[in-house]
Amino acid sequence: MRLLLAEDDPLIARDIVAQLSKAGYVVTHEKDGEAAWFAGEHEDFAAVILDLGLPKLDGLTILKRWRANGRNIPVIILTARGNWEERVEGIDAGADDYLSKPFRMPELLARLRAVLRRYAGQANPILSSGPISIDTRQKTVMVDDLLVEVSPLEYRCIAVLMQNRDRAVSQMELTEQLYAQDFERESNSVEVLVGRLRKKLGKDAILTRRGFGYQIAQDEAT
Amino acid sequence: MRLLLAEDDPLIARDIVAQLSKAGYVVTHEKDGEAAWFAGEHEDFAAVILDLGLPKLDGLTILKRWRANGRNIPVIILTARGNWEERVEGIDAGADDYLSKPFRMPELLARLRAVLRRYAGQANPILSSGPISIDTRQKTVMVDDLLVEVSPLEYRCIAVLMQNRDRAVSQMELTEQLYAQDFERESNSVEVLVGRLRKKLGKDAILTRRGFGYQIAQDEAT
DNA sequence: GGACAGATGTAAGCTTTTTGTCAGGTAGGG
DNA sequence: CCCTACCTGACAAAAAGCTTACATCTGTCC
Repeated sequence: MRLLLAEDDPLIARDIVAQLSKAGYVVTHEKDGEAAWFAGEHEDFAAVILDLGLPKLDGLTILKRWRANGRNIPVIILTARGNWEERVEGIDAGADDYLSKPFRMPELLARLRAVLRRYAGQANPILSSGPISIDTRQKTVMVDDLLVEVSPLEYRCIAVLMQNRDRAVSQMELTEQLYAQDFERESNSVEVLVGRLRKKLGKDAILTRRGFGYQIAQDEAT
Repeated sequence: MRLLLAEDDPLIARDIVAQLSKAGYVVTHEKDGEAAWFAGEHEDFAAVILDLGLPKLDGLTILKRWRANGRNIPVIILTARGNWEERVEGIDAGADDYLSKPFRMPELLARLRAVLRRYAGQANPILSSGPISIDTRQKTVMVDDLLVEVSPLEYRCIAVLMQNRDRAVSQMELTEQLYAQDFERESNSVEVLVGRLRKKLGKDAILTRRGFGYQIAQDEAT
């Protein structure tokens, strides 16, 4: 299986290449953005591991260009630790998964496998809980098998709740996930956001656990 | 929190033990591979700090054996400086993190905390005593396997009692735990709080030991 | 350019829940 | 029996969350 690694830090790159090779992948390593973009555009890889901070051409730009050209190859982006904005932008730009540096190699391998499996169609990219389900590849939301139009921010909100569907997510946490990390929120934007979502998804789609946070509706096996 | 340190160099070991103890961990120190393996296999530690260059039994072998036996306790390995191969092998063998010698103590502590935190996420987060159990991840309370709704303050109160289920917790102590900062209490808010909890959890859920404090109900092995 | 539509942030007023306080009442231990 | 520690119910204050209206900002279309 051929993989493309776009990473300028030689130490990190060496480590990743070593691990991936050991795991049986054939890795092409590019050190700058232009080369990486060109390789991805003209060669055929099973997946790409893309550092966002590349010289010559930014990782995000590369990703957007590929997507614009219809290349929907699985991409895992590497971001600096705690850089929420980048992460959000990356996912928006069409990344399939992300990893914050520093990360552990087993985690990269696991995510790689997951992304490849998902892409191969063996596992679906659909998360569901109760009547709600989301397609993380198409970024669509369904309620009772009916497509519902949601805005980008709304989608991310549902996705966060979905990924934590077994517990309540506090407003603070949601804020961190949805906005840049240092966003000082002295307003009630999350409440408004949830209100708007409820209007679209149904009154009971998101339940409030006062003082704890919000939680997506569960299957009612009551 | 019990830790296992497997390290043959007496100087380094002394240093690490001193620091870890200072940080509040209880450290068991083993000087050779066989002893370390045996301890990890038969005792219960929260995490292991494992030097790879051990006499009698190599660190990597120990780690692989543990993993083969399904012991997925968090392990931080210590490797010689710049020894990439060892590092890679270690991660492959199932280590959770690594440190290259020489390292600084704060870094070890930080990684230890990180590993423990990560591990806590997957460990069973349920505490129980008598008919009451709480899920520390979902922040839910069950009585006889029935979900009971509690407020945030009530939840924290149960959690404190639960974490000290083997003894009585005084009103003063509870106040300090629940109101963190300004615990100047001239009212009976704790009594009221406990009263409200009893109403929800059952009359006998919390027992009063007059003059000593409150204690969560135990299994009745009368 | 300018009108328009969609997405999102802010503000204010309102509802509901949680928590603190108080004023008695109860009961265990000496 | 009596003191003190603890319990209870009622009420009020405070906090959390909901809803509606409106302001901004962006991009699109003519």
